[in-house]
Amino acid sequence: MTEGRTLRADAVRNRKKILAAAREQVTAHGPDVGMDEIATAAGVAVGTLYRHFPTKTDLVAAVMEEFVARIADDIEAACGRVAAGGRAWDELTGFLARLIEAAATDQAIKAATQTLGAVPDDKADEDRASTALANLIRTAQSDGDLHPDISVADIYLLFSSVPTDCPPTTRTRWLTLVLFGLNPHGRAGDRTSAR
Amino acid sequence: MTEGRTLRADAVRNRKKILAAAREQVTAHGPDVGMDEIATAAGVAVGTLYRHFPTKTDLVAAVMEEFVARIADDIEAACGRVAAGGRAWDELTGFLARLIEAAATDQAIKAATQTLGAVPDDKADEDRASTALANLIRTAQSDGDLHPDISVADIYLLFSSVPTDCPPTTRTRWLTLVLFGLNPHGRAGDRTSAR
DNA sequence: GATAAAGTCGAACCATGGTTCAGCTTACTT
DNA sequence: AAGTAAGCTGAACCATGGTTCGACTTTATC
Repeated sequence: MTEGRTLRADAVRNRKKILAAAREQVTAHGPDVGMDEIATAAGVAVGTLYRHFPTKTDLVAAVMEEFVARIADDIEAACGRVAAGGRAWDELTGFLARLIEAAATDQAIKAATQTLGAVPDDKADEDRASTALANLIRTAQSDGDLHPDISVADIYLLFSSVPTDCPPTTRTRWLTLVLFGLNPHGRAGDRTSAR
Repeated sequence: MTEGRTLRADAVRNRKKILAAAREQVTAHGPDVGMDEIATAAGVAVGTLYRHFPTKTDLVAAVMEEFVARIADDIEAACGRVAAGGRAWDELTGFLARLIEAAATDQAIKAATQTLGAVPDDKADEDRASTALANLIRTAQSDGDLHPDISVADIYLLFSSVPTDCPPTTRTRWLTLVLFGLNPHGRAGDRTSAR
């Protein structure tokens, strides 16, 4: 269905190299890296990038999809642990903590979190993430650990603006503050050290 | 002290026009407007901008200072109303609601909120804002309306990432979610309609 | 191994946007 | 009123970064 035409042997090889380099570069320097830098890192000329991806936006989008997929995998794993008897609230906070920590290191993840709520091309993986998150939310709510009217959109809304360019303690503090608003037990939900 | 040299009559006039145009343009299109656009709006050539401000960054910084000053005025006014018998929590939430609403319309305010926590040149006005906010916080805490360990830095942290490119209802929802985490009464603090 | 199609190369193109500066105009001085 | 320095002008400069395209090379086919 999404079969273009049979690619030549070196073409497939280059495509892989390009995607790998793009992933690496975007991770390190964010989606604003130059095409030249990606090309150099891939050991390929710029023109080759444009043979595989019509525009820079498309290339970056392809990389982003991978990261959204990774996020989706993470939530689904958390869901699995809940099904195996884990506490939903703990898995939820654990996931969010991992997400915020990843966003700090990884410029691409940062950009990806900002894209989650809005205009994505990666319907499939985002849907996976959303349904798994919805599942987690529902369970946490019936456990009485999460305010009953919190929705998936709410989580996306809060985490679309994770602070990244700051010391780790600041990020931890931010998570603490946000979790206060989600947990009906009030301060009870706090397991991170303040300030 | 900060006296350069006596400016010529038309120079002062142009300086005002430039600052006015810059304010207007930055408000409308954010700090990324071109120098040309500011110049045109001021009825002046680009070169004139550079006679008054050595670099674009300096010009934008000058405009930002005005906005920080405006924010500082707002909090100080709120402080005044508290001194006159107003409830600190109400004034605090009122201020935050105004801030978030302004940030939505005003690209400059949006940028200003993101600058509040970090690397500012406008020590004076930021200090005014900080002390007034600290005052408000202290009062709200002794009223029992605000969690006791919330600091000025916490408020800056939360509001450094106000969502702006979204419908008004989303902004309202965001404020609601954040306030949940600040108010020890839990849902009691909610006076905004959900979703 | 010869031929054509597919792929690659990279210098050149183009658009954007901050910054400069040589020549002209204007406001103050005497 | 003349002189001079301060101020203004805007075309040109430069750096950045995405995109194109004609010449060249490689893969696959016969």
